[in-house]
Amino acid sequence: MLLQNPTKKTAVTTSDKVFEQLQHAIVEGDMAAGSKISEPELAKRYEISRSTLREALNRLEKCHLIERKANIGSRVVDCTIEGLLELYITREALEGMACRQAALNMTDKEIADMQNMLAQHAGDKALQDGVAYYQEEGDVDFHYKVILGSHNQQLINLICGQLYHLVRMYRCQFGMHSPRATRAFTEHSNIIQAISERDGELAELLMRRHIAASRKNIENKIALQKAAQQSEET
Amino acid sequence: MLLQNPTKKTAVTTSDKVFEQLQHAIVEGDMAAGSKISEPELAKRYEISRSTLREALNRLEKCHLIERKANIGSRVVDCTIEGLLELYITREALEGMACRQAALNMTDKEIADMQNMLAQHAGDKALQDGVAYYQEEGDVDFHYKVILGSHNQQLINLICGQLYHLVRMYRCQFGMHSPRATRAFTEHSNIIQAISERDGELAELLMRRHIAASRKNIENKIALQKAAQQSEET
DNA sequence: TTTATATTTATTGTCGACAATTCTTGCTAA
DNA sequence: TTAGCAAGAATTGTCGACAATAAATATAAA
Repeated sequence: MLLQNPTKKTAVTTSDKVFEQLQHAIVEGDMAAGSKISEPELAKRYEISRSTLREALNRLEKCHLIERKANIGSRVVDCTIEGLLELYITREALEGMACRQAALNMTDKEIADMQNMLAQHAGDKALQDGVAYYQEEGDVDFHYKVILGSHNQQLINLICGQLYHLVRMYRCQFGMHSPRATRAFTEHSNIIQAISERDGELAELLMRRHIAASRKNIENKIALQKAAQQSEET
Repeated sequence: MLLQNPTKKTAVTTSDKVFEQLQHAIVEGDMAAGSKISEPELAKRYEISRSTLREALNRLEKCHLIERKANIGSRVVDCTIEGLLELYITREALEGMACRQAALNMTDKEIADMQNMLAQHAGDKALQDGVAYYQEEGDVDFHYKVILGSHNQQLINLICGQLYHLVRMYRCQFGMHSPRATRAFTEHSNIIQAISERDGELAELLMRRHIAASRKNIENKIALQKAAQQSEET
């Protein structure tokens, strides 16, 4: 998985390493969503002191992967449908704006790089059509490039440093390696087109629709699952 | 100042209290922006151990008031013009979306409350025209009510829990107790109108323009300051 | 049996000390 | 004089132990 936060250096301190391990464990569901976290137990398991564990927990809290209450303790964040939809609405706002700023602020070279990337994806796509690869890495790469292209540190930190951990968590736990590959590819193309024409307004609009489409796709999926469950129960 | 984060309980633990004190110190400039933080010194000054100080520092980092580098230390965040503009762009995206959601999700009672609040502000405004009061508390109250009205926990946490500390810091340090009172009041009225008509699209548009107007107001102010400085130097 | 209270247990918050790393100072050599 | 290196000082990271708070259990009263 190459989809690491591009703004972050490699871990140096031990609490950094533990943070990364815990992050993976939570995102991939090895630590159950909503479960309570026992500091003594975790510290023992990772063979570190409670202090450095708490340091790691603080970072997890920063990207909203756990929640802490004073004198009570930490819990892994819950994965609710409402939370997922809220997350996508937030993404729509932030990434939409990031896309507008990208259209204004990206260098010509950055734009060319992104166009090349898309062309390469097109080739891959022709080979093995609509498979996981594109949606998994390609999609993330595309969105990262746009976000970084905004050249707005505030937006970059919020989206890459915080929001995307949650996004990955939901994707893993709800098992949505989205089958929108083909349509998403076209949408990506149109967005890049708008950016290369320096049309911030259109770029934002397209990005927002792109994310809103994902959200609606999820809503439909959920509705179908519910219907299936209900017919199963009867 | 009643403009506390409405989602947060009163501090119980000592690191909570120190966090609040440091927060005020940073926001109001008692700790200089960009200055280095010495853990031993601060711990001594507040008469606490380094552990609980570090706990407080972690919370400050969470709302982006300080920045930490591994093995090097913490610095109070810098107050640059670019940072301020970036912040307002982010606000535009997030509060715009929050406003749209508020139009969809606020209860009739919440809307009525907000209308009453505005009517009261109108009275205050008639008495002491355009003074600090309205812009200081009234403005913050209004924005908070809209954000909470979104009923979107993700948005609420991001804006109230993180962004607004920085906003207050910039307002203090750059001394902008904005003189846009009258215009802002009208804009607020229009936004509430759109919300009460459940017109999410218009509500978002108006909120974005409202914040963008603030940003442009700041840009002008800065440009004037620069011009004044230059003519002074000659 | 159920509710309320008291006691015990476990967990989190706080502390001071040591280890690892970075910064500073002073020295040596070109 | 300046550049680079080495020893020392200071700062941050990590550790284990104790104190304060919350949860669990047992006991007593209604």
